[in-house]
Amino acid sequence: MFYGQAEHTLDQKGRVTLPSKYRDLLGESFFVLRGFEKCLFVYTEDGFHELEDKIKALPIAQGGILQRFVFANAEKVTADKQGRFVIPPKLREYAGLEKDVVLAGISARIEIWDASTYKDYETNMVADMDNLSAMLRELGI
Amino acid sequence: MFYGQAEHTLDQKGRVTLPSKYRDLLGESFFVLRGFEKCLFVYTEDGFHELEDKIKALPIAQGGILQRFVFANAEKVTADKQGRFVIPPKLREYAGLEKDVVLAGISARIEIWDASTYKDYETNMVADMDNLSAMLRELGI
DNA sequence: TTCAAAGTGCCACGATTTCCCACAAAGTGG
DNA sequence: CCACTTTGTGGGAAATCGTGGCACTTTGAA
Repeated sequence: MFYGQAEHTLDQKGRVTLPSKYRDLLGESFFVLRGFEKCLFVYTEDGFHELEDKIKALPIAQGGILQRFVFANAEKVTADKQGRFVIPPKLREYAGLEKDVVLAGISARIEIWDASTYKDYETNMVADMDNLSAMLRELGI
Repeated sequence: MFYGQAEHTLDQKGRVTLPSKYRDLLGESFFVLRGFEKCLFVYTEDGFHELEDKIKALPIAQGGILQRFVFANAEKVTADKQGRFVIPPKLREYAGLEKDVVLAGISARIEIWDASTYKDYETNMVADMDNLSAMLRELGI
């Protein structure tokens, strides 16, 4: 599974290098899709298909819009020998990726954030720290 | 489980030595993550995966931010032959680790504190002793 | 058919990380 | 009290990683 974070850069052609620790898990091809916040999700092929099954299992009323959100904005990509891949322009734009990006491992997926967007998000997270700690303590951590 | 504390030093490369008494329990690889206070948590692989399962079981609404907090700030590390490991720079920064650090065993986890931060914390703890005694008495200890 | 523009793959450099060896201090047993 | 083992610290060499840049292929338009 994916954990930890790394800060990398987009080159002029819109490519990012995957942190080396993620490469084996991801394999050759994997999926990039629109995240719920202003970020992108990266799933392994298997992970993506699990997601697909879950969404398909939803009643159409809820599932319809979600299906469009997820599938219409998902792209299958392939990394080159150096572990780089192109972020599809539409997705890059959606997440507002400029040059510096943060790659964060969140268990089953990797998230890609623009560095400045992520920083803002983190600031909010810290402000919400009391809440978080409380939740975690409830879990007995 | 982990008990007691030790004071060690970070070298220039950001490594710490594990107290020898913890090594067998931790095994080769283990997890370092952001603590609630200004410190880091160290979990065994098993301990961490238990934590992971609990967090994933939460409804997504709560889980989103919490997942990022925990997983994006967790790193899997491996000790070298001498029983040392590198503290990931981001985490080191977060906990304000300079040179002298305190490693404290807290049952299921180990906490890593900067020595001076820990000293302050301890001072407060002593100041709060009355409260502590009250709590203990209630527990019948 | 030719040229420009875009996409893709590969090489090479610099920086960092990882691995390993060596010493010093502390602890242990005879 | 001495010798030996274990533990903690420092530093150097080797390998790896991330990035910029170059070159080749593909596409589409003139």
